[in-house]
Amino acid sequence: MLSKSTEYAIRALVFVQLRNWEQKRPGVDEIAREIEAPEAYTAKILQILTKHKLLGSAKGRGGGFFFGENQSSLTLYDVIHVMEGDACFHKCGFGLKSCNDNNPCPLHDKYVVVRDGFFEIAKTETISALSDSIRRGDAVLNRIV
Amino acid sequence: MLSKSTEYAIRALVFVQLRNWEQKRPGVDEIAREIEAPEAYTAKILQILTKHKLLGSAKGRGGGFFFGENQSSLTLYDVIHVMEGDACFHKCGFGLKSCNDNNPCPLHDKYVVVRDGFFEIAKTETISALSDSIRRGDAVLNRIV
DNA sequence: TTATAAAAGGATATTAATATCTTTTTATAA
DNA sequence: TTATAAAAAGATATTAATATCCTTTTATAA
Ligand code: FES
Ligand code: FES
Repeated sequence: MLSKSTEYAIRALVFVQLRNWEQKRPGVDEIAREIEAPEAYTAKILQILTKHKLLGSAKGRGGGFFFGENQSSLTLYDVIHVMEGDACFHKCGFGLKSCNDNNPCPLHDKYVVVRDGFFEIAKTETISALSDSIRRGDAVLNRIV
Repeated sequence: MLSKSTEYAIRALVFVQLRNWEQKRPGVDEIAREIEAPEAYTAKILQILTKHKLLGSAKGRGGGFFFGENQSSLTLYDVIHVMEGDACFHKCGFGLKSCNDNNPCPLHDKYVVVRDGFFEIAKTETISALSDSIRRGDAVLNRIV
């Protein structure tokens, strides 16, 4: 499971993308409201994302968050990596200090399939692809109730 | 990813099983040492497991931990359920308040495959099967280094 | 130039997970 | 019966994740 912070980050980025497509640059307040996350905490997460250049920001009047040229096809992996590191992609599912094909834990063979499956999703899914499925109406950004 | 507590629990149970097969009932100290977990914390985890009847225990001289009749084929699911609940099996991977096939988040279709894959492992793998693969020498309980 | 709007930064608070320590209960061996 | 070994229980400590609040910097509009 991803951490709450990572989930907030992903949803925030998706919302920024959706607004950017409407030529808008949402601010912290709007983003937090739309993704249903605490405002001050969302601000911290957006800070982390901009500090790591996953997202652009503009201070002052008319400011807000937006994607720049080279930020258009961020993968989930990029976001997870910045928010919580990539332990989830290489950790041993049984809790051993490392995962090793040649000296496996009893869960290794089966666990690796799942872990690699998630890695594949993370590496191929992009913020813009997720956003687009929402834009098209095929998926939702939040629950009505 | 499972919590550290859950990992300790699984490894502890596997070690108890291995020792039980040798007609021994290990105590907290031996278990903690073998699974490389803090002793007092391991004691707490064993308490949770015995309280929930996943494991038997005997107090006093010659006491220790062991599996009873109906505890022989514990699944990973049973352990995870007791240690951290089963959110990981039904939670939305995108962080929505619930996962819903008919009103999916943009990650749903792909995420559910991975999540269900893990559920399948958890429901089918048992402590005794894991232990047996160690007994046979096909897998290890811990890293030498 | 000044007031205002916005993000950035820093400090602090709260909660949950991990970890340790001490006392109590229970069983057994001497 | 007493000393000892062991788990159970309870209290406390530490660390990391989540969350809030206040101040500073920056940009823009009036
Ligand atoms: S060694 Fe445990 S998952 Fe690979
Ligand atoms: S709705 Fe998000 S994983 Fe199902």
